[in-house]
Amino acid sequence: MSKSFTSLEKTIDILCSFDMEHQDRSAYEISKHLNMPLSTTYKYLDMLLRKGFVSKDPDTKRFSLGLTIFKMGNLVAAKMTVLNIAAPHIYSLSKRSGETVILTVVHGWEALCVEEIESPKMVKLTIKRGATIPLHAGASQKILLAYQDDAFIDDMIKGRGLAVLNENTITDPAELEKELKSIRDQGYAMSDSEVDSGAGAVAAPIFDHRGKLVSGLTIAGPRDRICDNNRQKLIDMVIESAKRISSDLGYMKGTMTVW
Amino acid sequence: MSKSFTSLEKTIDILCSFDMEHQDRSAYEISKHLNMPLSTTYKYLDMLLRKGFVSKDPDTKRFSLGLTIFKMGNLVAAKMTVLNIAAPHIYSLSKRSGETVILTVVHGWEALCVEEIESPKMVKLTIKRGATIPLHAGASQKILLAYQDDAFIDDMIKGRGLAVLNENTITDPAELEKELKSIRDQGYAMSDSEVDSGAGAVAAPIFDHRGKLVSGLTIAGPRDRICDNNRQKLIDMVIESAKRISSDLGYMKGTMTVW
DNA sequence: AAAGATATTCTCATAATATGAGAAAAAATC
DNA sequence: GATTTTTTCTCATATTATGAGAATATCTTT
Repeated sequence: MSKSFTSLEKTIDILCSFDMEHQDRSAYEISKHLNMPLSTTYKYLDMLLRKGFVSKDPDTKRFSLGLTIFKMGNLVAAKMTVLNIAAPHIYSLSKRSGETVILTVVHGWEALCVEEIESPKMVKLTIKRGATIPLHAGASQKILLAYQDDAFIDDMIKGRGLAVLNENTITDPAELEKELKSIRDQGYAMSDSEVDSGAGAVAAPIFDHRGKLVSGLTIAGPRDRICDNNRQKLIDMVIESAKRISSDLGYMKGTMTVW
Repeated sequence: MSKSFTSLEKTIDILCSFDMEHQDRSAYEISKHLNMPLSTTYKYLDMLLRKGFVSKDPDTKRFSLGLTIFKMGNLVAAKMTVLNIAAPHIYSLSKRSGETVILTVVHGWEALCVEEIESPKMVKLTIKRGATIPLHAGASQKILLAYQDDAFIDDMIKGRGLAVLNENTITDPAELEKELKSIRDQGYAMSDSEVDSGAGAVAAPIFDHRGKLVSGLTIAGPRDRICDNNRQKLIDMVIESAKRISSDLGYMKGTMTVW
């Protein structure tokens, strides 16, 4: 088995070496991080720079992701059906619940936040568009995992394990399996301090016209406001909104259709 | 001069072949568009697919840009200083003016919209984050061009020309030069149906701590509401907001500083 | 079901190009 | 002016990308 597409892979490695924690890096830093010869690293960076895939701060000489990627990212957003269709529903859910509302999709073995509307309250949960979280913890993540193939779930557990993210993170595969089954049975997911201490959330699934899960809709906030006797009301709300979005996406099951 | 980085260039070509008009493409289409052998095209697409740089619709078998790019795009947005600093000012300007407010930056030979807040009115100008427009037409574009090096402007005119985008587009280099000088003298730009018929706009420049132009701030809308006797008020507003943002970015000139 | 169209994968010999060490220049910093 | 850091350049060689075409799979239509 010979290597293939090494240069493409290197390019991708360079681009992927930028993340929330490393928003900019020097050429030297990248070269060390990927242990790639410095001269080679420069060649790649040059090319990427010319194409706008990375940019370079003239003061610090450090590189970061470029405007071409910003532009393309917006193109992805523009094309993302669920995002556009969900937008008005999310907005209304945010108003009615008064809490932060989050829309997530599966990306690799993680949940990716594709949209969020922050609660207007002073104490609230905040998450950024583009943030990613492992799929095994938190309502907005578990709701996505619950509707994946068994093979997917097995691979994920084998490949990445069930890391402890917080006090209540589920780390036992059997327990997770049970939890996911219960989510499917109920049609919604809940969490309490699984990712962040003091955070609570309720989430419901969004399906497309083929009945395939495309997204998770979540109401999240401080656990006191989510996990108290108010919870059932929030659950009803998030389920209803998710159903409407599914219906707008062409999902039929359980929808009153009038011809 | 031998070819270098052909594979990287091909990758970039593939990614760049997606735009607003071609949000998805089939492998065959891409192969024809770039005249690249089909088998080669598939190899690239495979790799890009595996890395999440493109995604593939299981129904139509067509490719589009993927979630990895979405995620990276959001990272660029998170890091973009001017965007974060300008956010509250833009919001307030939108409220006070009642019109659509746009933030643009230079990207290659184009203006790139990095943020926009739509007017709440029914008749309004709309532009999407990530949209690009040539630099020689429209207030939000000319304001950026006015503060570029002469060499940049010359290269652009030579390399790309001054295409007619609408009835009032400036297409004569000498006239453009005069217009840009007048923009610099006045400290703001105006436009009336240069890009879209019936659209008007006023724009002001935003400078960073080194005095370098980083962004253009624009109020845009139907020409009747922008280009009437109300215009001076809008100009004052947009200039004031732009100055505040510049000041927040560390720009000193012309700023009342109280120690 | 069969035929036709379309989409996708595979193989392999060869040409083409990516590679990286190290020297050296350029720029920033002390 | 000295020192550190950043950046560019060269070049011989091994490595890998290449693409035609055949084969297979998948979907569509009759």
